[in-house]
Amino acid sequence: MSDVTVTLPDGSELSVPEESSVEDVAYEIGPGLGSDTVAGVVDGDLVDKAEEVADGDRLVIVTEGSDEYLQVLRHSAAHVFAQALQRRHPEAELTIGPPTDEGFYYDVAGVDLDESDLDEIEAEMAEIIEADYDIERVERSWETAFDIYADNEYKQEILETEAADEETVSFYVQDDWQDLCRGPHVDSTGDIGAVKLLNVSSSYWRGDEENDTLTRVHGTAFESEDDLDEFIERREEAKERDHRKIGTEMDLFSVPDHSPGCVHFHPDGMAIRRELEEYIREKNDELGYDEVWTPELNKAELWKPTGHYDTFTESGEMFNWEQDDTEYGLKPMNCANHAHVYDSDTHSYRDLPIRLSEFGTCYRNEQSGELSGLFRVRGFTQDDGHAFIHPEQIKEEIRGTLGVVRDIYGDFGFDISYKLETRGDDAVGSEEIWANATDALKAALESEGLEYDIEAGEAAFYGPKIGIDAHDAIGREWTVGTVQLDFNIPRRLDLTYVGEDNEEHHPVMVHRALLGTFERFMGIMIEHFKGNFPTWLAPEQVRILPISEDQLGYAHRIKNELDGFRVEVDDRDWTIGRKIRAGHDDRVPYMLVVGGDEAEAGTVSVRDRFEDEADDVDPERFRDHLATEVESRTLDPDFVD
RNA sequence: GCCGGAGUAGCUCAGCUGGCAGAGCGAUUCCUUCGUAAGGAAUAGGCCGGGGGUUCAAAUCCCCCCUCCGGCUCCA
Repeated sequence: MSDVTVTLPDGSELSVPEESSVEDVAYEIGPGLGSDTVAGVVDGDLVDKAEEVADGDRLVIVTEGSDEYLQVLRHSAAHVFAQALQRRHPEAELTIGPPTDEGFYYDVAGVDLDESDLDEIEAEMAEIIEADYDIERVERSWETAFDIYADNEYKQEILETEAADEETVSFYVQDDWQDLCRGPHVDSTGDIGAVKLLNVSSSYWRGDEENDTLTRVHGTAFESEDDLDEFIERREEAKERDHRKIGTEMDLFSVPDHSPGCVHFHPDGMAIRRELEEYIREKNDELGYDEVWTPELNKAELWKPTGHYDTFTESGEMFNWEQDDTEYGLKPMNCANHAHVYDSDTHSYRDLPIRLSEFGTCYRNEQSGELSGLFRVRGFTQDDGHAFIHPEQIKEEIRGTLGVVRDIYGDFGFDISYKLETRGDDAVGSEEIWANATDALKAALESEGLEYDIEAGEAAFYGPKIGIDAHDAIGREWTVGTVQLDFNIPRRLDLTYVGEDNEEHHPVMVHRALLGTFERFMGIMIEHFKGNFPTWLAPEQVRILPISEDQLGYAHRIKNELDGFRVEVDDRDWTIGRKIRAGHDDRVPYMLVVGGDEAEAGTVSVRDRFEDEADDVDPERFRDHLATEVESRTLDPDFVD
């Protein structure tokens, strides 16, 4: 009998008899590992421990301590849900129920569920877990499986597609219930420590809107109740940070019913946006951009040669209409306008790079169901910019931009990661052009020593893209800035510069946005800071709290001394305790308490949002500190340390 | 756009088995002049998302539309 050889995570190789299972290999390594084995990862795929290994497989044994264990456990929790559901609603048809990053879901058909049904299903799940049924993998013939699902077209479709070539398929059986499933699963239902059903929503069969609508129940599972509690706390935390809630509380913006997807910035929200704009102007200056402004309203023909018109009208995303026998539209991107600014004059290779920036307001008709607060809108303003360069300048241009991007996200306290998005189905231009552009972006990333993930097929239609993901205070990732390289639009618009050879050449366009859009970035910041903006961004930087009416005059004198900062005097007829409470609720970084003592001594009492206090402070010293703190864009108020 | 849920005072929400539209916070006024996370009282504030219908009577029941929320699909 011949052997097969598998490679273990430490790089060592192990020869085992043919037809050995993952579990057999584990026993071969050691009896302890063997008995602890839950599943395996073969060449990156999670498989059942009964799966046979093949020659050359890279194998990882999954035990309770493995990262993959939670995934296995959640998959089993999905089964427990499905069993519980069918105990209560025997008519329910099962489709698929995979684990996800956050837990699991199961898509079901033939049953009406709403959130109020979840409690009883959860109780049924608890009983199944309590009963600690063994979970057994059973191989059945394809035909038997097909008969079992005589009344379930979805499972039949799975058998006819994914398992079409299989003689036998695996079922997982617990108690009197079974499900067609590849696994792997935990050994028994009792291994699932804690489960919770989260919500009921809907989905399409196989994610296609042409298909049947299914009911999707989301849930999660953990090894212990403590882990579940922690998860629920994190969810509560995310809810507390919701920018829509905080935006309303702080009166930063609104998206009224008459303007779906179009944000109204209120004075305090606009104060933040102005700071952001000034900040980005500084960065654009640093990068050598010249600011322009171009119109939102143009004839549709503007976007035809660039390819925007086709791309955006096909997806229904472009706002356009007939007016006086002419088709007009609102710009979905700024590139075409900037290209025309470039093209309004002739350029020598000596002039390049020519860099144009704009806080450009664009409109896209996002599907109504997609709209969400500041994150998904129809009208948005990009901190956009286009650099027109010649090919030798690509690497330096991209590197310079990435360097500034890194500075920017550091200033906000975000960690960032990079992804390289490559040619998609809607791409214009030749494969060769794309390959060159993609290689150039790779080279720039690599020369900066930056790690990146490749997202195949995700690029914009005109060129490959470096996407910048910001990681916020509670570990979520958001795509913010982008740097894209474009050889296509300059050709399509016949943009030129005169080279050293006195011939005309097409420039290369770098499209880039540093924050992405002000709307989305503001939303991300609100959630990241939980509304507690750094002093330089805070709409109200300092609030002066007079102890009694007698100090109102003094309070206003202090306010005048802080001219140039955003300062308010709380002149309400309230006790000092209540004013402090309100100051904290309103997330003001600094409160200056002024009573009789301070007025007499010419000082202030400083209290920051961390409840740190300093008495007998010289107002001038506070002002100087405030100026430094704002100037250096310090993240947390640090006058009192 | 699709599926499900929701829309009542500036905000958070109760009322919805049809019968005078409510509470807390906030706002205004008065009392209090107060020392580091909510002092007291009074008053104002509503097209019950919009339109149509059923009914003696609709916030409440029915239909259509709008908007939001959770998902799907899509994306900066």
